[in-house]
Amino acid sequence: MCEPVTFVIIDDHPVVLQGLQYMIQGQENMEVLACFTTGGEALAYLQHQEVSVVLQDIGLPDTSGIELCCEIKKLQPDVKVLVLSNYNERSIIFESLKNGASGYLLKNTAPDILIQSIKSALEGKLVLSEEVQAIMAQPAPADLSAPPRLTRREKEILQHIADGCTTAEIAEKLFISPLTVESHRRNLMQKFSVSNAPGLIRMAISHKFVVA
Amino acid sequence: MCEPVTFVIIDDHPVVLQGLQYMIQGQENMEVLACFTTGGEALAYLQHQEVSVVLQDIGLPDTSGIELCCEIKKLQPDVKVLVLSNYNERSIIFESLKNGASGYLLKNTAPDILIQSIKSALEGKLVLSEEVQAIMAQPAPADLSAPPRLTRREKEILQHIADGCTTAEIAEKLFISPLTVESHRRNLMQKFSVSNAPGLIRMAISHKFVVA
DNA sequence: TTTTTTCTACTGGTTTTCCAGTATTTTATC
DNA sequence: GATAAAATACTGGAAAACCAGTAGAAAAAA
Repeated sequence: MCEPVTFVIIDDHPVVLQGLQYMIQGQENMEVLACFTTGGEALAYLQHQEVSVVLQDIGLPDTSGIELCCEIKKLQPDVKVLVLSNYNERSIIFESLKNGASGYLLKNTAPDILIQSIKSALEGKLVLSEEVQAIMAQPAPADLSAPPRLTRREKEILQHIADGCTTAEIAEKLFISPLTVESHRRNLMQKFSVSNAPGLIRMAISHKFVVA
Repeated sequence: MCEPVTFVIIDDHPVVLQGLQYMIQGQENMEVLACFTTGGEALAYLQHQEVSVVLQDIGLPDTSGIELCCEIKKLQPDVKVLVLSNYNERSIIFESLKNGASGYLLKNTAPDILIQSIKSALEGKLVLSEEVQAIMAQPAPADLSAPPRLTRREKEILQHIADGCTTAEIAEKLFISPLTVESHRRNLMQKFSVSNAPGLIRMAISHKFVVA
């Protein structure tokens, strides 16, 4: 008889925690050592306890799940980290994998698929659910172009443009010449590769520089 | 001994389903009759089976959870529908309650609170978790101003403006006079109470007329 | 069918943005 | 202290957007 596969589960939804625990406990040779609702607690635990697999959420209350994943792999390089998340954003999936996750599954994954995925991950495979694969294969325009690096002043002016201010109004608010504002405005459009303000605002929002 | 409180649970995440079932089954005098991952199946079941409480998600694959809630209350007006969701958007919370939900809880709710909430709902109370109450009490600017009613043509033109097209370009694409496009553009700005295109786009995105 | 809404299109004029290029000062960074 | 990056400011001209008001035709709703 071989050693059991040991688990730590991290998710801020107690219901999900309970569901996963129940599901894994029902499997032969698998054992849930501990469950946590915050990344901090989990990290503390993992400092002096080796495990085979970590199942973790992305939307944690304290740490970002992506950073957590990175920290876990630093502590225990051989552990398999499987991200189980509701987020279907491309950028988040990529960041997770970049930081050492062995797989990314959405929370609507069926139990049998989930168990199968865990086994695959233990064999060293990269586990991605079909839906996740589809998302990765279908990049949105904003994903392809890296967000331009904006200076502090540019961000400030961008925000004002989004608020519907004219060049003159912005100049007055910031105590600078309208001509200066125009220069910034022009640089912004160039950086975003657009030719007018509406396009600029759309891009700014899609790149999260301003909130809608 | 009184009759048990009967449950139907609807959630497209099998893990959540399992967790909730386990949690409720552990309570005295509570019984889960059935679980579903789609709204359609659940409605079919509820057509010939009375229950005390429905626990349901909002982000269902087939129906919108909000409509589902409405349908359920039509079938069984006395049933208590508790929405258990990840969405923390004001509009969704309001729509849920408007359509007959007896409560709205976020999925990170602790098990004991959840059980307590179910009991409160059964007593006829409106159950809102603290976080949900906070969201409802703190309206975003876009929530306060009702989204203007746009005509089909206006939406079309709005989309093109967001794409960075000029009036002339839009006119060419839609085979209409640039002057007509300008009229629409002006009406759009008036409807959104903004004075230029950047502001228009920002509002359009915040009101979900165009995607960022 | 009548009424209302939407889509269309115009006049004529003002304001703002957009383009291309340059240049000085200030602030970081090495 | 040297170098680079950012913020400031300008000229001058073209293009586009914005404002206010009007109005006929088509489509939808009553």
